[in-house]
Amino acid sequence: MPRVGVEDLRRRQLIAATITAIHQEGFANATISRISKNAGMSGGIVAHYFDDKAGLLAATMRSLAQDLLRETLMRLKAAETPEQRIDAVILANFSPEQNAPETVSAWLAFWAEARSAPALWRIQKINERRLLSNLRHAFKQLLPEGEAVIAAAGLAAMIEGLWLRCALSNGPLTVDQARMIARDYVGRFLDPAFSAPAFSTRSSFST
Amino acid sequence: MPRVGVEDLRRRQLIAATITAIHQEGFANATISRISKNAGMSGGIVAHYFDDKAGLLAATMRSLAQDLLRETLMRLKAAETPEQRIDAVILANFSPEQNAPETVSAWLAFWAEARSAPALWRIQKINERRLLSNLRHAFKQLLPEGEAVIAAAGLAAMIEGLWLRCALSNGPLTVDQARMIARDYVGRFLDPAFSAPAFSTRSSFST
DNA sequence: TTTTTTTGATTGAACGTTCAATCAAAATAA
DNA sequence: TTATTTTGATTGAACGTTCAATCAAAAAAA
Repeated sequence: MPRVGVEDLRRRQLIAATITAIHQEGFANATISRISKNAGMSGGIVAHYFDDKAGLLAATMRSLAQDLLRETLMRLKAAETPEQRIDAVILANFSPEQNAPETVSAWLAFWAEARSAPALWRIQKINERRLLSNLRHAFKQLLPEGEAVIAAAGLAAMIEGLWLRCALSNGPLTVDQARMIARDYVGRFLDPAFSAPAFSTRSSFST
Repeated sequence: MPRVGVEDLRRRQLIAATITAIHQEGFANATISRISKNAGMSGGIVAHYFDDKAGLLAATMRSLAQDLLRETLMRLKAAETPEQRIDAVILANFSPEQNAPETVSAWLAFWAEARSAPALWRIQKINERRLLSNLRHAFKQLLPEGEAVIAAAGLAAMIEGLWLRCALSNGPLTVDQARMIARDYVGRFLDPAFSAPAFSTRSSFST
């Protein structure tokens, strides 16, 4: 009989090693040999647990998506108002784990790869729809339909753009500032008397 | 002597073939053999014009950046007010050429690759600073410093996010809608009495 | 023992690079 | 003009490397 619990452990270890390899050497250089070395195992192990390299890569992307989903659901459960649910989505996307350099590198690599890899493309689309659907549902309880759809699409895009910018800028834009800009955007829809920026921390921006 | 003007032509052809190859087969499968076949040339030609593959890839990313810069400057020249300059940046980023599927695939691939390729990283940073600087300069003529910085960072992120979403969604979000959402965001900063959405086309959104 | 897990060597394909050879256009000379 | 020389453009194949996949055997657990 197989050792209990080993299978899931090995899978997680290999997925983590894949993310590390992508971050360190780039997607093209994330070879089976390097990944398995990162995980402290032999190269043949990948075939045993994931059939082939494509299987490992797909599993890695699915794991990234599940982590984001888990973080989102955790915060959504604690939210009681639509405003809090919107904020929950923002906070989940800017959580420390989602903004770790390795996570960002891996996400970016999979986005790029998904354009020409149908198996990865499907995972990407599911993720995208979930984010948009969460936001739309919350905004519709606070705004007229037409405006809610715009706010949801705008915030979804802004979250992704800010998140990307944090990753690609390496300094100029911090996660804290990104979160603030996203909340500012929401405030401009929800707060009827929104004019001056409502966040005192804005002075921390560099000019 | 060989035919004059061939050098620039060949370089452009190879760069175009590289973008096509990345879009069709993914960055990892964009081999010299496939690229040169796309261009209708032999594999050895890459070394003659770009030294090596890395040189061709860097030149391709630089070419993408120059195309975007050209489109932006063209529209900025025609703009007379800060509002028009902000709109010029928006329109340049959502121009047909910038939203061609091949262009988007290539940009995404280079963003991902830049994380572990210093030569590409530098190109990316230059581009990013230019977009942000254009927006900041315009917003500062219309808003208090603190708000201008937020608006510029927010719009830059939103443009990138919307642009990415148009490309990755393949349907749900059109370029026209994206442009409208970006303009709506700007309106919420500049128009003091902004409350209801100011765009009648919002009904074209699918729910 | 039997079954599962893990290794590490092997294999064939594909890769980037290099280079001698060929070719076509341009420059020069007659 | 015509013939010759010069020069860069282009090819296609060879080379060494690296990869993913495979598999027989060893190790570990039941």
